[in-house]
Amino acid sequence: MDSVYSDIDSNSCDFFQHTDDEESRGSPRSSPGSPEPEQPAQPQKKRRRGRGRSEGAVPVVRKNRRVKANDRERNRMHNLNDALDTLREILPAFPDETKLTKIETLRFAHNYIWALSETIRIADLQAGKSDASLLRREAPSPGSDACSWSSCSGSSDSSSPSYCASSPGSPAAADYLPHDALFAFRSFVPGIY
DNA sequence: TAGGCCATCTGGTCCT
DNA sequence: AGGACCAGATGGCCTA
Repeated sequence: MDSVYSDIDSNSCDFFQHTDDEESRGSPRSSPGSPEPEQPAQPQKKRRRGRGRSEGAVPVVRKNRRVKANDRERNRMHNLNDALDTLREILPAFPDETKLTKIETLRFAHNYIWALSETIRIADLQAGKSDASLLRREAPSPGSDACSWSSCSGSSDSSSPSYCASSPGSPAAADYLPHDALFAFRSFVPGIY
């Protein structure tokens, strides 16, 4: 009655040991595309996971297909986690900081991008101001400053990234000075919810 | 011990 | 037909 797949993953890597700090970086996870070698399942713990819905007689063909699908799905999720880890690596990190969870990583990245964008925008505005007289003389177009920013976002005001205004984690633009925006990321981490 | 996070299994749906 | 993607379910680990 237990699922026929009960111990399919009993030979998967020891992610349980690494869930917190090295779930993918240092884990001996199998390379994508290559199924884990048929090493004897760790006898210490029952690794059964999943619903185990399948019961009774399952056609061998169907079972094989399911096993292959499970393997692909596992690899897919591993790739997803690898991408998440890559994202974690490029985000500002602090020593002794516990690893960000998945949702925290995504939200932090969101805020990080937003703050960088704000930094660029404000810097462009300031540069535009200082060159205003020059620009006016040489380029009569009033919107010529920071044109690169506005063109890429499709909107020229500070709320152009819609996720800025709508995101509960994004601070108000007025709270930021260009030079301390990066340091303000730190405060995003606890407040990313 | 409860709750959060996570990995995995599974079946459904869509796409090639 | 088979693979990719998705969401729900399940159970293990960890921490407050």
